[in-house]
Amino acid sequence: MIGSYLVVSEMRLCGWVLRSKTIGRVVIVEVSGGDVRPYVLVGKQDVNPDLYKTLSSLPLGSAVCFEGEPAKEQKSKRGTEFEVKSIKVYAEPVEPLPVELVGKVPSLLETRIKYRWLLLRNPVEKAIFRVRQSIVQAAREYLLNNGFTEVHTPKIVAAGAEGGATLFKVQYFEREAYLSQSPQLYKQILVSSIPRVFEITPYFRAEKFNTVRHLNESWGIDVEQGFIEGVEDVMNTLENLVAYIINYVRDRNKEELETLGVELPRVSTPFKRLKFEEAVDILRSNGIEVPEGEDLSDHAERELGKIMSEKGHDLYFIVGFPWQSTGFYYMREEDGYHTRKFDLDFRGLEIASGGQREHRYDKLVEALRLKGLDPANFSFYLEAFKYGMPPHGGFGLGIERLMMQMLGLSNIREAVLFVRDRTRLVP
RNA sequence: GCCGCCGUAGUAUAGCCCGGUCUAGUAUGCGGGCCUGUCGAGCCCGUGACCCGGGUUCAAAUCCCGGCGGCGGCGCCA
Repeated sequence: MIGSYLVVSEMRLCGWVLRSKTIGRVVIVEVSGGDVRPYVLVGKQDVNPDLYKTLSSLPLGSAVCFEGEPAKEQKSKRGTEFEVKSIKVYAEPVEPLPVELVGKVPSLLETRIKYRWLLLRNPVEKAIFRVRQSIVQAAREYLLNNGFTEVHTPKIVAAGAEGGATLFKVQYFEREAYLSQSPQLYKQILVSSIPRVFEITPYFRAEKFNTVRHLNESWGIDVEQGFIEGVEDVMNTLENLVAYIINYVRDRNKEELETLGVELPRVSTPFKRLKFEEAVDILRSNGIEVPEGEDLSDHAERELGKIMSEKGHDLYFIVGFPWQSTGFYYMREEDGYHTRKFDLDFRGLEIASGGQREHRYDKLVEALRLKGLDPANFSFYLEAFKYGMPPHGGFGLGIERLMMQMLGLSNIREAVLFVRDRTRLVP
């Protein structure tokens, strides 16, 4: 229930019949409308026979609008009651609904995904996507307030960040092109003219995964900032952004969180910084095997998450990844072994990764060669580093993964309206 | 790509191991009846299902093979 609605004396409200119950000569109808909680309409045969008749003959799923005002007596535990002055039925279902929307009968994730557009009438599903909306709004608000410019970069590209194995191919007239798996190279190029940019963007990844935390089309908040003193500047932006988002949702989506049964703690910065070697040591001392020089496995990340949570760190950075496990574009430390790449983990799940980039032209060409890549294939990218590229860095923050951890979703598919995974292309 | 598990009314499930009273049970939905405020209300009646193809057998939802579909784990990564 939105408080402001109660101030207005009369209004027209619309939605779909979610639940209906007749008890003798009283009919109670719940309408899924603009709020998380439904509107509750009550018809009493002895008081208003016409309204009683209309309400009691409404099939579940009917699209209706009604005029009225909030009832003085609020008896329902599930929504806001209204005194109905008039009601109009705009559409009735052609056949009974394929899924039960109230939650009496559980439905499999597969069914939930198939009928997501319909299930959004259910308060729980509605709440998930209202939180998603808030996350995007909070991110945009925070970044705009901190001098970042929102940009849009192409999603049809000639090459990916690191080769073509994980890219979707598309036919681009007589040439072959790909769907962008990351806006990173474009963000970096832009930093040669606009010091701070961000983009809220899809990522397309052609990996044939079938796990609870991968999608083939996902969305991210991608940030790049120039004229940095070091990687800490980038990490500051990320941690403040994440804290802002979580606190924003915590303050503004109380009803959604309550509906989802989620309690979000207030988040404060700075987040813990954990050196990659420290993470490895912690894991090994807890009996978890970690191969030398490689990135952490999912299993290792989850175990680390448990250990860190026990120490009071739900959110923590892992910093200083070995160069052999990272992309060519990360700046290397003097020792040539470590890089300025970091991950941000939230309860054992990587929700963002980024770092300081190599902005020196010669070093970048050298890095490409060392990684066995042909600089000629990156000429459009390299050119941007010739004319005064400032020291810079950035990150990509996965929206669905952030949602998973914030809301305790067990499958990333719950966080997207229309799922694109290994097997789903429709709806 | 590799490994494991699963496919029963619209939805969610029982039954499958040990083949036969399974004429396939239950909940919810849907149709009908009762009840003057339910909160997943309740009570009564009705309705509707064994993924597809082959095999074994006197007999297959149940056992075997293939296909299709789904779920999960691993590698990759946000």
